[in-house]
Amino acid sequence: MKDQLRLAIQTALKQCYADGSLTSGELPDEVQLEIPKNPEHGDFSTNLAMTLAKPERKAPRKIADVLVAALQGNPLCDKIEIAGPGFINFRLAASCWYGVLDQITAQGSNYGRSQIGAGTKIQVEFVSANPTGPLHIGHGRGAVVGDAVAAVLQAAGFEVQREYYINDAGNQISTLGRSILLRLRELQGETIEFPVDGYQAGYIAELAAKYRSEQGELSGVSEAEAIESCARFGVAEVLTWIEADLRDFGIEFDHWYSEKSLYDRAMVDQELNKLKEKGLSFTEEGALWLRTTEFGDDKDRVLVKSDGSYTYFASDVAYHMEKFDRGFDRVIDVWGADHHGYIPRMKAMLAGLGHPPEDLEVLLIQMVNLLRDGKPYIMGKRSGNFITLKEVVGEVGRDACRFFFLMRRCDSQLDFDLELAKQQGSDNPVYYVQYAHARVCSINRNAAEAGVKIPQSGEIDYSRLELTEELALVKQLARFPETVVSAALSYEPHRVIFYLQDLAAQFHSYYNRYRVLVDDPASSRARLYLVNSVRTVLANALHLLGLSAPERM
RNA sequence: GCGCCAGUAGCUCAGUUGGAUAGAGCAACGGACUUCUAAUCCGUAGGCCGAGGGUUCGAAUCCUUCCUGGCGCGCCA
Repeated sequence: MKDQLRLAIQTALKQCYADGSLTSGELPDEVQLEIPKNPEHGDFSTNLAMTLAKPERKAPRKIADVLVAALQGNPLCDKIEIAGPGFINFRLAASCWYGVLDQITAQGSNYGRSQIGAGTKIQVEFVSANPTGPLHIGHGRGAVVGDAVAAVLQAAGFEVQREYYINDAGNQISTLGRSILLRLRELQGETIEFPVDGYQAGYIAELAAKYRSEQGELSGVSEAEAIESCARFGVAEVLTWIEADLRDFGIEFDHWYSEKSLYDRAMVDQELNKLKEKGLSFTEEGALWLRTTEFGDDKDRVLVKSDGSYTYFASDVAYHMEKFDRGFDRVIDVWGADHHGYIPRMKAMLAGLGHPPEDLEVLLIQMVNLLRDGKPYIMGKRSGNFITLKEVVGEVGRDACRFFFLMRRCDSQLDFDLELAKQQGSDNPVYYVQYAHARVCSINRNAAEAGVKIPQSGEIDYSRLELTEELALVKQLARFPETVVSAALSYEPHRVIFYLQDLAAQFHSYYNRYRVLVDDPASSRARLYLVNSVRTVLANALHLLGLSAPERM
């Protein structure tokens, strides 16, 4: 709808240049069209005349006059007005709007999808928690946001891959191995002293017990081999936990990428050599450095330490270089906000390799403050006194949990109140939206009982939808596709949540004020058609975010 | 000290990427179930958009200087 109008305006503008009524020849890249806050200002509004004021060297309202004259008689528009400092306000013909209902009916679960991103390959890498323990609640937010960003991008036509990067190399893995080994020795009757830097949590003992029953006792191997063996076992085991917890949360990855495999395939050295050849790295004090300061970082960063071992940054660099080798046009990383200091060095690395900085987008996920009844729920890291994702999802439910994580922009901190999320009452916005869907389904059941079928396109007399509330609902439905596009282009899935709440509110209000199934069959059919379009869009938006659309509640 | 994020109604947050009179949900108060599900609706009240300065036709939004809160600033991961 918006695009059609935009096209009409562009045509009119060109026509004005052709017949000389406007002279600058300026063609803006995009005609800005917005939906005015005040409905008296029409369905759409453009500031085009104001932006042309400078190049045309005329008063905005004069330019608007010319444009409006050129647009006169356009079948899309019911009324065109010039207002304020030079806005052009459009009121579209009601008949245009009702076509949206036919579109929704025809497209069904595809309504809202578009092809804006067609031909662009994007990878979204998210969660990527160390496989040294179960996912906790903090990982949950990144998981849902990453998943939803990937989903809206897909809906906008981008080719998307979801990837989990497994940090299965480095110190934290040997710590895991050592911790399991010590618990194992304990099980074998030895008295051990558990180091403070070991993993204390209870699941380590679980892993040790499982190791013992599956692999038997450890004997006749060196300490290093024993740690290695325990580490491998632990990583594999923990990864199955993580994968299962994520699946229960509705999240599946296309690809699990092992850090260790980078080393096994000598990819790290290979990619570091490329950097060396390009003169981006240098050796100093026995270490290999990446010259990130040339591209905006505060200081240069070490890739290979003076003892010959690699930094975490080295494998990260290799990993990201390899992502682009795999043919992705754009790469999105979802990180915890505490890692924000890494952005400049990663972008610097890409800049050094000739990538524009926008090719890597890092979404920072701010902290989750877990509350219970309004009081902070403190979690200790080392002590193992943390709430796992699995526990939270089990307690509050998958839909409520996902909804809460998506309710806010990801770069603002989130208060997550367990009691609030669990409540099945009016305080809980997820049920508010789902209830709207269930209500339409309920109407359908009543209609079926009365022998009224849900109408198809062509069986409707649109003149029966004459209420302002009905036209407003249709307009809201028409906004869904552009909402998805804007959520995708800005990587902000919360926009879809707000859209859902708005649509549900409009529907509930309409439902309370008017009956859908009335005595007059033509009116019943028309209204049934309308509310089922609402149902389709509610379901599409809910499913897009990985939420269920229940038929009864 | 430097950097990143945030600061909007009593609370939690939106704000269409610079547009017209700044919005919603909770909480408060007053109403609506003989009628398709009251997990709902209708109404009232609530504001120096952290503060100052700047940019322009126009600023919650962009620039700048402060203030407050959170998080970072390793040859750790």
